[in-house]
Order: sequence, then C-alpha cells, then structure tokens
Amino acid sequence: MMISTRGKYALRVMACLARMDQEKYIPLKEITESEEISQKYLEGIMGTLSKAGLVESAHGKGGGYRLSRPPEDYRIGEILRLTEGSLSPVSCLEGETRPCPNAARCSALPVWRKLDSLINNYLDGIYLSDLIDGSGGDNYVI
Amino acid sequence: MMISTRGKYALRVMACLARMDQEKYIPLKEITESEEISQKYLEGIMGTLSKAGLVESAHGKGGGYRLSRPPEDYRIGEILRLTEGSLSPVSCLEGETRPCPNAARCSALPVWRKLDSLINNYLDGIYLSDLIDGSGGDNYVI
DNA sequence: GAATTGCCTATTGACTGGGTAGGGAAAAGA
DNA sequence: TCTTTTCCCTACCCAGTCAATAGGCAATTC
Repeated sequence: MMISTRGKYALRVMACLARMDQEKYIPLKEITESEEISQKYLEGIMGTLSKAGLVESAHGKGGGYRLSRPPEDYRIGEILRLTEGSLSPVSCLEGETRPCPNAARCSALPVWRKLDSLINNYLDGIYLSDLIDGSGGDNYVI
Repeated sequence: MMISTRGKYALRVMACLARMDQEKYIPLKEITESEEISQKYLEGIMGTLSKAGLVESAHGKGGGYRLSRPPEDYRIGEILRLTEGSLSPVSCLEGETRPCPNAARCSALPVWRKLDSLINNYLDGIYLSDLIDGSGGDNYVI
C-alpha cells in the first residue's frame, strides 16, 4: 500500500474546500464535524498543505482555510506526493540523489522507473475538480 | 512504497534460479552467498514461493530449489502479489470481500480501482525472462 | 481582554518490516 | 545406522511508521 489515510484525508479536505465558497475561510472544526476526521490529526496535514501553498489560512474568528487556486488547477498527484512524501512504488526510487549502489547493474530498475512514471502520470491526469463534479452531487466522501 | 525488500528478494531469487540449470536443485546457501541476502530471512520467502508452487524444493544433499516452469511463464506481477500479499495502492482495495463502508459514495474509489488495474496490468505484462536476458549478461542483480 | 482559530512539539499504542535464533524433519551417502 | 546436508517451522526482537491524542502558544477579531 502506497497511499495511506494521510493522503486520503488530504484529498477529502481539499475536495471539501472545493465544494464550498472559494472566498470564505472555512474553519477546520466545520470540516472535521461533517467528515468525521480527527481534528488534531488533520491539523498536521493542513500544516503541510499550507506551507506548500496549496491552501491559504487565516487565524482568529472568521479564519480557517481556503483553496489558493480553482479546483481544476490541482492535480491529485501533486496533493498526494506532498502529503505522502513520495508515490514511488519502491524505496530505490525515493532518494534518487544518492541511489542504490546496485543501480547500474539492476535489471529491475527500468521496471520500477516505468511503473513510477505510470503511477505519477495517471494521478497527474486527474484534477481535484474531477472528484467533486462528475456523477453524484455533494454527498460524496473520499 | 508498495513493494518492499520481500518482493524484491523474491524476484532476485527467481531471476537467479532462472539463470541456472533448470533441472538441478540449487541450495539456498549458494544463492545467498552470491546475492548477499540473509539466508534465514530468505527461507521464509522461499516457503511462500514453494507452497504456492512457483518453485519446487528437495531436502537433503543435492537438494535445494528450482523453478517449476520456464522463466517466460512467470509474470512478475504474480511473484510480487504472492510475496507482498497485495499490490493495491490503497487499503480500501485490499479486502474487497468486506469493502469500506463509504464505498458507495466515495468519489475517489474509481480512481483507486483504475490505478490498481494499471499497476497490476503493467507488472503482469513483464515476465521473469525479461529480467534476465535483455542487455547485460549474467552479472545483473535486483 | 475574551473568544476563536491556526500552529507547534511531544507522546502514545498498535502495527509492520527486516532480521535472528533454535531446532525439527526429510533425504542422501558412507 | 549414523552423519551430513538441506528445507521447514515457530517464536522472538528491534527499529521505524501510522494514526491519533494532549497541551499549550500565537495571531486575529469582536
């Protein structure tokens, strides 16, 4: 398994924000109540999203989070890579700055590389907006 | 990360066996010496491969393991699914007998399903024989 | 200055991954 | 029959990760 609840929660929050008024800041409390996600846990994930600029935040009353771009400008690959750290199917590809010492003679490496780009390209071809419009109104979860 | 050393070791052993005399039984000791894998750890993996019929085993002197089919008849997806337990990118797809309670209204589920079949189809399109012939003689590792 | 909200740093408990330890059972050869 | 070789089985260990919790600080609004 490659995508944990962390990434799935991130998608849910982003989809949730995408369904709401894009101007207003939405407090986390409001989201966790309807989505049944641990608020404290989600706070950590929001920190990641916020630091990377995927959402904007505001303190105090009337504060909360909102998307910083329109939903059709988020690739879900981007959201998942950020929150999961990596979407690589094998650890060999994770720190490609200092690769596996056997890389030069590894006959499986090309397979992992191809698989990796297959996964990333697929997830980069799907946009946040694809998760919210589509077939089913606004009673959708992730 | 979805494919751990367990699956990679399995591929290495299978590739190693594929490069040797298909009739003779090869003792694990011989493999772990050249591949630098913990013998005790590998024993557990071989048990899985043997029980599933991917390799045949023989006790005693002159014993060891050998492939039970020609290398071009093993899909690497088969080897990896067996040793890793599952290649699902998300836990939602792992026990599909009793699926996630939100499955019916999950807008991401179709995405996971598609991703899952993408991964499995790709790995099922590559055969053990593809890892050993190809470009580089027999000094290849995984 | 009180209330609201985001942020930051532990800490926990369960689980998993990789590996170790020790010994038992089967087969072959002397 | 006895020893050696090999596979097999069960249990254990240690480090790391995942999901969640706890507590409190900082910023903003009213």
